[in-house]
Amino acid sequence: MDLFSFLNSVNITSPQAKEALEQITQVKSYSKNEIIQEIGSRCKTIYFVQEGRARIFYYKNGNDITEHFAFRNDLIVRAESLFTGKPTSKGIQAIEQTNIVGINSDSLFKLYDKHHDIERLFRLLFEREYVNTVKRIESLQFKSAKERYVELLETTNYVQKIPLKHIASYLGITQVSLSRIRADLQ
Amino acid sequence: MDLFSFLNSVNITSPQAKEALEQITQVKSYSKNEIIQEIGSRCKTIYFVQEGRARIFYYKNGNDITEHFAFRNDLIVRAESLFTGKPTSKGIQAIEQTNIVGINSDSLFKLYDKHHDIERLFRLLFEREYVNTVKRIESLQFKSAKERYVELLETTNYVQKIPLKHIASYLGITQVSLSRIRADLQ
DNA sequence: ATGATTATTTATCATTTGTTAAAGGAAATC
DNA sequence: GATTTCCTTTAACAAATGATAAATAATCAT
Repeated sequence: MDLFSFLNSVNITSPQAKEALEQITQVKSYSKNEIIQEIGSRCKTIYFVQEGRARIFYYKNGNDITEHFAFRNDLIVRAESLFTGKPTSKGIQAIEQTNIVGINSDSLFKLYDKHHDIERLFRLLFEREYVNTVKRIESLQFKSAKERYVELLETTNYVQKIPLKHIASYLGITQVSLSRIRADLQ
Repeated sequence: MDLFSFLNSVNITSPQAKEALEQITQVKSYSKNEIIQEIGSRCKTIYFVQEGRARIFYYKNGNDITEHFAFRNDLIVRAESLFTGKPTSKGIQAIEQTNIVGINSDSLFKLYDKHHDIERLFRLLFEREYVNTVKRIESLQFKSAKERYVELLETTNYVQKIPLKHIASYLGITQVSLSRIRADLQ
């Protein structure tokens, strides 16, 4: 389910809450490869991708690793920072020209006190993210690289045009390995 | 931080809320290897381990795979069912004699409407679980089996006495492989 | 369009992990 | 405490993936 269908289906935010939410919301455009959030920063913004593609990434032994992809209508946050207040060694980058909605988290968390329905809305949103993360573990824990790649292709329509190296590191393998797997699948 | 320090540090539940929570809470004892929640069931209970060790597990190609460990003071739920209402192919099992607190989730979710502070408490608890899950992905995605094993030993005091096969599958490797890694580490 | 840069494939060899089987240890049951 | 069952280690070989390098292919900037 995409974000907007979800918002409609939960349908719990009052007009006042919607108004308050809008006031802490910003839409921004990022060009291809532009950094949305720097590595080492604290996550103080909750993003929703309107159009385009973005990723969470970090460096391990000098290698650029994609931890997460976000496509149209996806939520994207660096949870390990947002929910702890600590800085994170991960960043967010636009993969291509991307329009993104940003909500300031400090302001949002303050709204939680006034608007129970906003707290509930975001609780439900993050519960969905949590479930997605659990499913990702299932995949990484005992599926082969080939299985993981096929699964990604099947569950995601947005993988086209994403550089192979990003897909490879997302799957936990090298790009050479992924290239081999693709050749194998022909 | 363990559960009880956390509960004290957030300190947001009113006496009425605590009273209401207690009424939907049950303490149970399970013997070694006893099934706490059957594979295929829906997750309708949120558990906290008081004493002992438990695990979430499932079968893949006939192999018993441990997806998650829970020790003293840990929360344990099958998120992919609790937050979707769907049945899950995972179960929960006591690894040894274990005392566990269970909270009925249907009742809990109803309490959310009456007691904002209960909803908040559990939102915060599950946010912490979500963060743990994200960290687990980092580990599975690009660390070697040996790194993952050393990390597990370093971050967890409760791994002793857990059968090697459970630890191995948790790390995403075979028990033979883990045995090799242990020999290597001597 | 052209040249420069970046992305992808292919090949070779090294390393890690899986598979199977067997043996040795530890623990539970009677 | 003997026996059975379960757990852990070791060994030998197979398969998957990593590392490095080189060759194509695609894209970008001027």
